[in-house]
Amino acid sequence: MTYDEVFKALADPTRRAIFEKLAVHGRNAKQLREGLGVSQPAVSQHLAALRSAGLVRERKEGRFVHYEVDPDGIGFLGAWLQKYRAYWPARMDDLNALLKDMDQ
Amino acid sequence: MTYDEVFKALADPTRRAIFEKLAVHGRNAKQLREGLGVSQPAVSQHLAALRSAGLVRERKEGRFVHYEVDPDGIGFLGAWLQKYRAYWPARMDDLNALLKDMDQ
DNA sequence: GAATCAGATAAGTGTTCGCTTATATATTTC
DNA sequence: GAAATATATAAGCGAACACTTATCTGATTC
Repeated sequence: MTYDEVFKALADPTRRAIFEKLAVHGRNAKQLREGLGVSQPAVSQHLAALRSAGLVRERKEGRFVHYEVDPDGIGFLGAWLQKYRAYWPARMDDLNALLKDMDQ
Repeated sequence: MTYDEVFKALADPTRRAIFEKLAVHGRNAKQLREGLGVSQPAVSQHLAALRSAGLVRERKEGRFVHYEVDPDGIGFLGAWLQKYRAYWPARMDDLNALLKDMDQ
């Protein structure tokens, strides 16, 4: 778990999609593949990257491997972000305005 | 400003170093270069990436360009992280314990 | 206005990345 | 125990990345 690994892992859109799927609820790699549009080995490689970054953890279930979000990873990312808390939009309104602007 | 750009920008250690320097206080590109161990064009290219991601903003000052952290960028990243708030270490103790573990 | 300085852009290069197909390793099922 | 299934690993390939040197643009200084 390093910042390099965490940011690099999240820098790829397919990997973010995998992470976001797992955040809804854990699944095995087979189920995860649905709708991603990449091969089985690609999913396996992405999962290895997310796992190595500490963003995802796995549990063997017989022939399957159940994957789920690892709180340590986002906690780690959160800790990084905390360092720049001084720069967070002061009021939530600012953040909302920012996000709204981007929708256009 | 996209998640792709933001995460990709922060995935590079030199770029993170630049960002972290600017978070202490804004500077121009010349001052920024000190201690980074890369060429002037490299710094310029990194700044362009950070700027395009919305993490850094610039202000022309005659011959110099003053760079500083753009709150929009970290606000944007913060918004992403918020989506996974459910997974944050429940108590701050957990986060502290995690960070302490990593120091070893 | 010529020389200097800050910074950006262009072009080239080795390395890393994300993907693929092919194959290996377990585990389950018949 | 042979066939099938879930996942991991190996090898190879084109695209993207981070860097370099060389050059350009614009502002300042003498």
